[in-house]
Amino acid sequence: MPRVTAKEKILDSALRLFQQDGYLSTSVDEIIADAGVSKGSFYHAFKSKEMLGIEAIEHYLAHVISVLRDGDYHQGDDPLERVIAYIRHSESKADELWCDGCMMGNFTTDLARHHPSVRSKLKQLFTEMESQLVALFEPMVADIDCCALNAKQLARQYLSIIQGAILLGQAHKDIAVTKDCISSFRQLMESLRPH
Amino acid sequence: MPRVTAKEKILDSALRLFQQDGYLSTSVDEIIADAGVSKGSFYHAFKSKEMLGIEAIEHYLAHVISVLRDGDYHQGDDPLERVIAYIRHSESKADELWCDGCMMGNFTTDLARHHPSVRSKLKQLFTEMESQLVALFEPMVADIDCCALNAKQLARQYLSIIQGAILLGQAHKDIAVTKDCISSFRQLMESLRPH
DNA sequence: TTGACTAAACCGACTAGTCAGTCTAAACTT
DNA sequence: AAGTTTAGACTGACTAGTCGGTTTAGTCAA
Repeated sequence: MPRVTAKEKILDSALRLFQQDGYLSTSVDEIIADAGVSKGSFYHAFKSKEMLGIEAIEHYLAHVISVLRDGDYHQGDDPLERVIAYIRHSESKADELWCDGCMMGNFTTDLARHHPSVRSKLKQLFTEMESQLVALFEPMVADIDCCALNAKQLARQYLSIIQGAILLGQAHKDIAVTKDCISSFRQLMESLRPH
Repeated sequence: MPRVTAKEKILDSALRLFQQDGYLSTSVDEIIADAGVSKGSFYHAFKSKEMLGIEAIEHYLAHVISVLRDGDYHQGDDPLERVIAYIRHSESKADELWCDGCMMGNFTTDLARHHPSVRSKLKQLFTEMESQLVALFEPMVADIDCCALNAKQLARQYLSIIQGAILLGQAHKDIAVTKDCISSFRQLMESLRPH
């Protein structure tokens, strides 16, 4: 068994190419050329391009989550300040994570319609992401009495802002647009500070 | 000249098919079959599929704007109440407009990368949409002193929420998710009411 | 006559997916 | 230790079909 299996090389290339060009615009031939493996290896490692897509999106989200988790916003005592620090951390990682768009959003547009199993996986992963955000917002909502939304609403709102912000950034070809949108939401949270 | 030109029939079919299946998953052959015109007519009326895409997205946005404008939220005296009524109106039109996603967002994901001219058009149309929203939020911001964001930030924030909300709705295959996101933003605005 | 249009053949490039067969390394037998 | 078997990683030519776009020959109404 080689040190790096064909499957690992394929996944590695696929993550990069899917992120760069999207699922529909990336052919299996491109992937195997980039990975330096044969067509046969591909279909030995994956049942279909669709199954590779599902594995890729799982890896992608795991990576995003790990990057977003590696901030120093955990220590703060104040739940609101922790939320603000988390958003600020997301802003600072935007270039690295989303300058070529978000694979979750792109896959939703590319595949949700005609590939039910991928759509189902995307729903699951978005729900997972949402749960993590609920855990972030929950203490804040409990701490602040005048907040208009509950934790679940805030989590979903933030998720949709992130996705919308990335999309607008793509349309403008300017990651600053993405960061501005996220920053505005942070300002909204900051306005909840007691004064 | 026939009463309905081939070009009109093509645009009509393209709008429906692009909205349903996306740009990349809709072939020229499908479009001409649906429109009941020949391939020759297609390339007589449009220089390329890409040019059809650009015309289609212009028509789409014009349609969305006209639907969103046809509300009765214009009369109100209070700028904030006008904003709230506008958002409520958008919510009520969500099924009709966005149950199959938003063509602006889908085109951004499908084409922004590899079709610079389409991307440029999308940027222009998003900017146009943003300007209209600025005009909506401007009086509200002037009226309320404690708002954390200026009109441009609010407009962009709302735009990104709409796009993100539609995307999440697609992933969940549930337009209610889309409406919930928009509704949450409305609640945020409602919390700005003086009390 | 002109311009919108039809019908269908055609093009080369590209698509996802298949298949018979090769190679290697470990397991088993003698 | 030497020879045999076997699993599965891997190969790359191949299939059948689709893609956007072109071309040709001809229709039809104003």
